[in-house]
Amino acid sequence: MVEKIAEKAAVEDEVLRCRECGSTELYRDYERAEVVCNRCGLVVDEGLVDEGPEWRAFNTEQSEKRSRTGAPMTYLIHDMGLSTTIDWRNKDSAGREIPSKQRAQLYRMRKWQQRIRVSNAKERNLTIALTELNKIASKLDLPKNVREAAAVIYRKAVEKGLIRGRSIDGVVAACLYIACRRYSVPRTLEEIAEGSMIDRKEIGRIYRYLLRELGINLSPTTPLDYIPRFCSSLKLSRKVQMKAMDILNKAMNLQLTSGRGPTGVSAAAIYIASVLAGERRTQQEISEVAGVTEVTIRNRYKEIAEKLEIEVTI
DNA sequence: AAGACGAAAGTGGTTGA
DNA sequence: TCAACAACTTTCGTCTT
Repeated sequence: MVEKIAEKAAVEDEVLRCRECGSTELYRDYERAEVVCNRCGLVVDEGLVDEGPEWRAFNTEQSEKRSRTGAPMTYLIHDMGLSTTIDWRNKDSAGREIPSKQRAQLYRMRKWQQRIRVSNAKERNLTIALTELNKIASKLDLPKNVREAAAVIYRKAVEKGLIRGRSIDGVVAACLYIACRRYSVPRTLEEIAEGSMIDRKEIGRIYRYLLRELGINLSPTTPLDYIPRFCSSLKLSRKVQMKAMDILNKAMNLQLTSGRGPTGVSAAAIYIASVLAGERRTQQEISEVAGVTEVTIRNRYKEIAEKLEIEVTI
């Protein structure tokens, strides 16, 4: 117990800092094996193999294996999973009874810990928010890296006092939306709204607000981002997926996609690809997973097929 | 009967005066 | 703040397989 606290302090002593702005708000991106600064976006470290102390982990496997700090740190628990709990049993680490004169002290320590752990409004807010975040993320099947990123964004919003006057759930939904975009696994505002039971407009409003206040820049969604998810929902083969992407790339080069809704364009490309590959899905099936109407798919696919001179015979 | 088609009218969001 | 506008949806009758 005591060693664990000392250990934690030691780790905090050696916190990694961003070379550029000195910020300690660094985010570990396990998928890309990078450590990214949250304030300025600089990639602090990437793909390092055997350099540095072992608590710096650059992929999930390493982070689970590293031994000095126990459980991996995560932004998804309000105290980042780094807390030490004082056990309720009156035994020491070797299992011996603790003498009664020390019990009173132990009791006071426990009490304090309970108070400190969820002490102020900020912590309480985070606790509620992160619970909600995980709930929504599960509903939407979002990978862990996206959840972590959303949690980081939420924390920053709390730091800057951006929550006041807005619902926690709304801000959480917006954070998830941003994180999805950042990781190119976009969900539409519609889908986020559905999973979070928050009005779409509300999420959109908070989303724009957060982007402005936190100075986040996102590249616009491309129809390409939706292809993998739609294809897998439709149980289409890798071949069809590649073909759809190919069609989309050509369509984008011909400016056929600008100004169009990305989901509609994506759906159309998949429709064409599925027909060409002999793994046809009906317009209705595709319209369901893509969240657009058959009419839109028709309009888009006619345009694309004509301009790319693709014969789509059904 | 299911799927595709396209016309026409309606809706919500963006833009520019 | 309001009107114009383009994208998209809804609805529906018709054609094709």
